[in-house]
Amino acid sequence: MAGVRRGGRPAVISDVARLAGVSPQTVSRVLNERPNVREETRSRVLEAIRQLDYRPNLMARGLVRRQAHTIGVISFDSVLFGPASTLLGIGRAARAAGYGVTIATPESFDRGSIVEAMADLTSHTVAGVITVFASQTAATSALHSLPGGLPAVAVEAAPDDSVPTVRIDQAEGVRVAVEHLLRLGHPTVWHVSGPRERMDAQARIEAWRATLERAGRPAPQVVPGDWSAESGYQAGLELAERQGVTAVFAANDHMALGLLRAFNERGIRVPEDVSVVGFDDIPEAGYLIPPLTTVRPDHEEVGRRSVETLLRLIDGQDDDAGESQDAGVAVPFVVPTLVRRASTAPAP
Amino acid sequence: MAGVRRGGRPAVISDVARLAGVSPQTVSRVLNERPNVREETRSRVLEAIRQLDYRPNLMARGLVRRQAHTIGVISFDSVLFGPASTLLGIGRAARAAGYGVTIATPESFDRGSIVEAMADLTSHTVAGVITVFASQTAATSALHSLPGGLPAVAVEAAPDDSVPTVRIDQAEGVRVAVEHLLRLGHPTVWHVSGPRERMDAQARIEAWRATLERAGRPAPQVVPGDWSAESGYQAGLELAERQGVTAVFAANDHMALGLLRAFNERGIRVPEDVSVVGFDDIPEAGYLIPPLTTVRPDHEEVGRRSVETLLRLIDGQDDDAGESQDAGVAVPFVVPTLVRRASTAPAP
DNA sequence: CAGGCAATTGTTAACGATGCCATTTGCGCG
DNA sequence: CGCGCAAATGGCATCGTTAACAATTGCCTG
Repeated sequence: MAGVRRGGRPAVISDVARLAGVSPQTVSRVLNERPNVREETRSRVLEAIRQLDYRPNLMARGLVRRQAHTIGVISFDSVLFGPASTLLGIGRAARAAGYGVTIATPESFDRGSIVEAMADLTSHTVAGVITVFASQTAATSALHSLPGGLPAVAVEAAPDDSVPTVRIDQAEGVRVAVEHLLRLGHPTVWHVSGPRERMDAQARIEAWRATLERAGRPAPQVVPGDWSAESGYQAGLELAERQGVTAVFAANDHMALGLLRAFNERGIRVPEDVSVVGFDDIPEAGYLIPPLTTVRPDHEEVGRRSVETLLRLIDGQDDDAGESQDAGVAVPFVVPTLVRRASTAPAP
Repeated sequence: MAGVRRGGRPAVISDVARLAGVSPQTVSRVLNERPNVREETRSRVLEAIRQLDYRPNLMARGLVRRQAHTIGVISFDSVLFGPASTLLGIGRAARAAGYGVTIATPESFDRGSIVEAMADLTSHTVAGVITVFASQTAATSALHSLPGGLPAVAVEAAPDDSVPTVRIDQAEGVRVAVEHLLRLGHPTVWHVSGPRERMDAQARIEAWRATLERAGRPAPQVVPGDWSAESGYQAGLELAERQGVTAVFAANDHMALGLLRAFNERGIRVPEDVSVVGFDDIPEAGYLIPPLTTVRPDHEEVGRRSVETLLRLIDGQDDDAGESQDAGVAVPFVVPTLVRRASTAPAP
């Protein structure tokens, strides 16, 4: 099956043409499924392609068509469940549309390394860029250092309205979580937040506060975390000292996990003494002690939609080059749902 | 800062040449840091590059140099901690070496989708391929469908010795885990395994059995899992029924987490009644109930080394085209360490 | 001061594919 | 039977860059 090659070098279009007894142009037509090729010719060409194990050189094609076959993704925290899932969604959707995906993971959030990562992507190798879960400043840096005219989509974080954005409906997710707790009779709900410079963390803080206010409840002070179980643990130790804490909403499941551990250590029972809700529905959530009630956003869907949006931008650009970039591009929200498990119970 | 462009199109090398008053070739020399360019000329060119915000077109460069500037990665389970960390390591190392990374995530393990993912990568767009944590059959499919001569490195799973492989030293990691338990006085150690078709899972099973045999202990039957917390939970319920289970080694932390939950549910205390050891040292491991003793492999290091190995192959290929692919390429092992926490204690 | 050599720069022809236009072929119809 | 038109195919230029080679410059040496 290896394919016959001339002199070890991979076959090129003219090899195929020679073997099939046609011109390179005709082979090209077959490759691109263009009309006006006799059926018999087509099959002869296809046979030659098979025999030589020929694969079109995408760099050559991209060069003449002046268009890349790849989507660039700038991703932070790609080891975490949320971003990793989104990346997966992006990868699948892109592949389905015939695009490759190249990923740049800046070393850190500082402007320099982001701009650098960006520059790598933009050397005419990508047709567009998606930034995933950046911080406010990171997103700004990244998107502003884009060469003009390169289509871009932001996941969860755009510096302003200049770039189409796909986001989880944080407000809705947080609302159902907090209201679930209030309905169980808890007088108020504490919040362990993600890092403040991250836009999704910020959005969750605001939604939590807004929901409490709407219900006429006092909003306690935010307990700051950084997404990690460690920070959730520290927050838990802090909350354990406080009086009257009966319900806590953590901005992600990892921190909720740390909370559970801290409460356990201090002899505080969950959910009898304190109810805990997380966010993300990591695959382990149902197997914590106790199983964690949490908000489930469809991260993969976010990835799919961001690709969809980006491709629309790219196509639109081809069609009418003069048109403004965000014209007619919807800003999709992905709505999360509440998953009820054993970590929440009526107020004591 | 935007850079002056002619007619909205990005600048090309001849634009730079014109502005700097030199030939494109000289610009090329500056770009590639070749010698024999007068200092004054160089700075004039650099200034023109800056003014035009010029970025070399990597597709054109790749075409003429007959070489891609990208590494392809075939990755499974990229949402899991281990593979995601390895991916991160690959991404960073590749970028440091001036390569981009494109990722293909096959929909499933079946031959078709793997070959398809492979084909996408290999259209002359990648300089080499790394497969990450594939199953035996998956790795075989993938690597055999590679066009001949394309350098490849396997992480953790190679069908045979035809491809250089970077792997975690499973045997060593498992040995320290199991011996730790035996030294605590446990008569034997049970094992909850990963999916059998995965080579790392298989390696851990074998190492576990070998360590027990070396110590003259009976090896109980393997309790099969699939990496997930769910499967660990099921395994835990099963083990809870059994008599005389005092120590369990889970093939990863997620399953260990499920075990902890199952034991907790059945009133079995960890570590008083049963000791549990995991594998991976996920960031949450220290915050489970109880904190999990586990084996810590440096997944990022695996990624780094696989890039290193691949680049050596790529360079070697350029130098002496005729040479056999794996000649002189070491097969690196990354050695894990044991992290002792509260989930292990002397036998009851 | 001619000859020679190194340093610097320019010219031409690729790389592999497709766009555009020209050419050939086949066939229906007046 | 020849004209005309559509279908099928081929030729040539081109995308942006670099390799290979050629040409120029400047300076040192015998």
